Amino acid sequence: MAYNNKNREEQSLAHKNRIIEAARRLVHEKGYDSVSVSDITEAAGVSKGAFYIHYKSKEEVISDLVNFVFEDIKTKADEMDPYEAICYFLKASSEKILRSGLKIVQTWLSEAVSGAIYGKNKIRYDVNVVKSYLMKTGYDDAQANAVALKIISLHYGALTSWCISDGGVEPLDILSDMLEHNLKVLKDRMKEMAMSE
Amino acid sequence: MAYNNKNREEQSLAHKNRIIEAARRLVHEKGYDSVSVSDITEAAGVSKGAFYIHYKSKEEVISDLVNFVFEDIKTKADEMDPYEAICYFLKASSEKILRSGLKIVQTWLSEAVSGAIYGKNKIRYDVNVVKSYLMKTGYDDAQANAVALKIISLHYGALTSWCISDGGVEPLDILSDMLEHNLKVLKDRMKEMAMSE
Amino acid sequence: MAYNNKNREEQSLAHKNRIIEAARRLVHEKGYDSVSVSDITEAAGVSKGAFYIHYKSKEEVISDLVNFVFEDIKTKADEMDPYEAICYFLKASSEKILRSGLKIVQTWLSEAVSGAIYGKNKIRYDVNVVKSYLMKTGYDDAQANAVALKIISLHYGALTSWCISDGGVEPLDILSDMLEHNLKVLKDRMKEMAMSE
Amino acid sequence: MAYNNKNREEQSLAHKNRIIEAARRLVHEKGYDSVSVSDITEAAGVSKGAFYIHYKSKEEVISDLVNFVFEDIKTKADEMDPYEAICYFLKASSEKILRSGLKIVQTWLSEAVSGAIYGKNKIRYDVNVVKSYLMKTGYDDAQANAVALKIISLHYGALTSWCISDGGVEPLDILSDMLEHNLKVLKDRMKEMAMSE
DNA sequence: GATGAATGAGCATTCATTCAT
DNA sequence: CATGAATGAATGCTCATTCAT
Repeated sequence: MAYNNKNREEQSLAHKNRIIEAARRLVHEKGYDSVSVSDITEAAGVSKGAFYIHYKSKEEVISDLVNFVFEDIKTKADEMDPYEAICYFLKASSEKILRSGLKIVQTWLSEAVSGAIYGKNKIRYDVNVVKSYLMKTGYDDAQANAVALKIISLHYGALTSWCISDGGVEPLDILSDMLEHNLKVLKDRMKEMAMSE
Repeated sequence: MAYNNKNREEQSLAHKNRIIEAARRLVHEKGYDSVSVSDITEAAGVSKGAFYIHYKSKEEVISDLVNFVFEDIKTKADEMDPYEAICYFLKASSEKILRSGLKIVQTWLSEAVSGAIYGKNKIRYDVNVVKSYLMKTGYDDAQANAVALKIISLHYGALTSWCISDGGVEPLDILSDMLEHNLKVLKDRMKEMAMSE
Repeated sequence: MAYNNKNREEQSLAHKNRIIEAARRLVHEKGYDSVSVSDITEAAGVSKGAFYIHYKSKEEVISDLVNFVFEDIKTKADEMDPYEAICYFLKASSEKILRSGLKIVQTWLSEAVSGAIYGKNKIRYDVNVVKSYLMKTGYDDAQANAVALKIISLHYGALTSWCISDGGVEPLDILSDMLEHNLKVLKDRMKEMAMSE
Repeated sequence: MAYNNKNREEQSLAHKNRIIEAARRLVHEKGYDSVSVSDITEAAGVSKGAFYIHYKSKEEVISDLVNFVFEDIKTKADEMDPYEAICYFLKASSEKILRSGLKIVQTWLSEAVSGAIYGKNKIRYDVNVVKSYLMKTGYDDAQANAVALKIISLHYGALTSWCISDGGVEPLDILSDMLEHNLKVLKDRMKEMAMSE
């Protein structure tokens, strides 16, 4: 019985993976708006109905797509000390983003910038992650929130710059400039804050 | 007959202006994808057929839109020396954009980031403007293009940071930090380039 | 030119008529819920898009269907004296309803009963028509409204009875019983009111 | 083994009851068409497959629904003499319906009027109940059917009148007028029929 | 008996573009 | 040049029913 359930779950998961993999590839190739649910289900080799078993809407698949890309970074960062954690979180995120393909990042940043539901949640999540590291160093809630928001904003700004340049510029070049600048700001502020305590 | 022709031409031009003005307003309010040709023609008070007399497609109206909105800034910048021109162009553009309000900027950046048609054209336009100033200082085409793309990318990154923080952070604070940083980079590179010539 | 416009208008009207005629027939045969927009446009021999030129939604076509059935009754009733007008309005409406087919009446009554947008408006219209006749006989606004609402309610009740019986009973048999009863009530009240003046 | 079977049977019955109770509530709240099999099984806390073990189709659950809701009224009425039984059945049904509140009555009448599956079954049920009482007084099948259909039609007409007036008129006022009228007709016909025998 | 993932035809509606007038 | 009715493929999404487990 347990065995049977496992098979069923495995098959279901396989379908879900085929859907998200097809979505990833298609969004990567054409961008979110130009990919229809039919495109995805055809590419995944499942029925249209199956899509809506695994995802409530077309929008939701993007959300999963991003979790899929960023999910394990926080886990690793959690084991580091706060400053390292923030650096790692920003750099590892950036690297993952760079590896996951321009079109997906565009789609996702576009949502973040426009304040669309998913983007908003992702940013809130990111801010909370950084905030949690900052609070370990003694910031109070309001301070940590303000600093985290600034760090994340700058970080997304850097991603945008890379996104905008659309392949015409070496991504890591712009990105490292920007990150270096951001992290220096962070480091200074952290020291400053630490001293004033 | 000549009289009639003049009336015809005037009316035709009036139609074209009404179309692009309506397109500008609607795209800024709702984003390119959410604006239909019907929306534009209804707002402009012309027939759908008239739209296709003046523009071959919905996409084509966008190229015109960018010129229509930012051309006066370029005209002023054109009279300055290259470095001044770039600074003025970036600052005046930013101000024009910021004056439109957060909602519109979000819509518009979202498009720029996603590589959607309107955003793409705006960036191409911006890069070309900056590139033209750089080439006045002796850069060759490829160099000018690369530097211009970097400047514009950083500039859009700053806008994104402001956008992302969504009121939780003083907008001009982030923006000026970022612009200062960007422009210093530009200034250094310009000097550097000037020296190596 | 006027000639050409006429031709265009005629053609457009012909399409609209083909659509409503197809809708009438199909709703008559299968009921509103079982008829899709595709069914209608296929039967009418027009494109799906054409449907939405003439009607904002599937619901709207039902509204037109009923206007189509009842439109000219009020015009005739307006030329009669109040009591005659009410009798004529109720009887002529009933007769038109009987002639227009059970399924359509079912669909339409169903809307009236459920308080759906269209039904409510139709009832409000009916009440106002009867009220206007009653006010000619000296009722004040509140009285006329209450009496009109009662008359129309009873009238719709009679229609429902016919509808419910679903062809298993001679429609005019039930209807005339009911109407007789309703009109006696009305006649008495009118006399009563006339006396108390 | 017998024990296990009992448990199985009990669970099966419990499932069936949970399904029909959920169906009753949902259909009364939203109407048959707006309730999906998923809605029912979710509300009942059973699987979709379980639904199709107990009912061959979504339509089939409706027949059961009518019995489920009104069967206790019929049981009581069965012990009365025919005329009393009919009066009691109509009044008790009306009261049960009116107690559910205007919104539900609208939904439910709307279905009855439109000939939708639930309404159709309810009317068929009502007609058969009244018919069975009439046949006790000596009507033959065809006569009883015709009279029962008329009684039920008038009865539903009264409900509709109340529904239509939507609070602008005292509900029980219209209702009692109508019921009195209907029942007088019935009483007369019954006497008439009784005499001619 | 029970499960719930899977199916796929079906739905109402939109929209860029064309073309007869 | 101008009109706007017409097109029809495409969209995101629903849902009664089936069936392998």
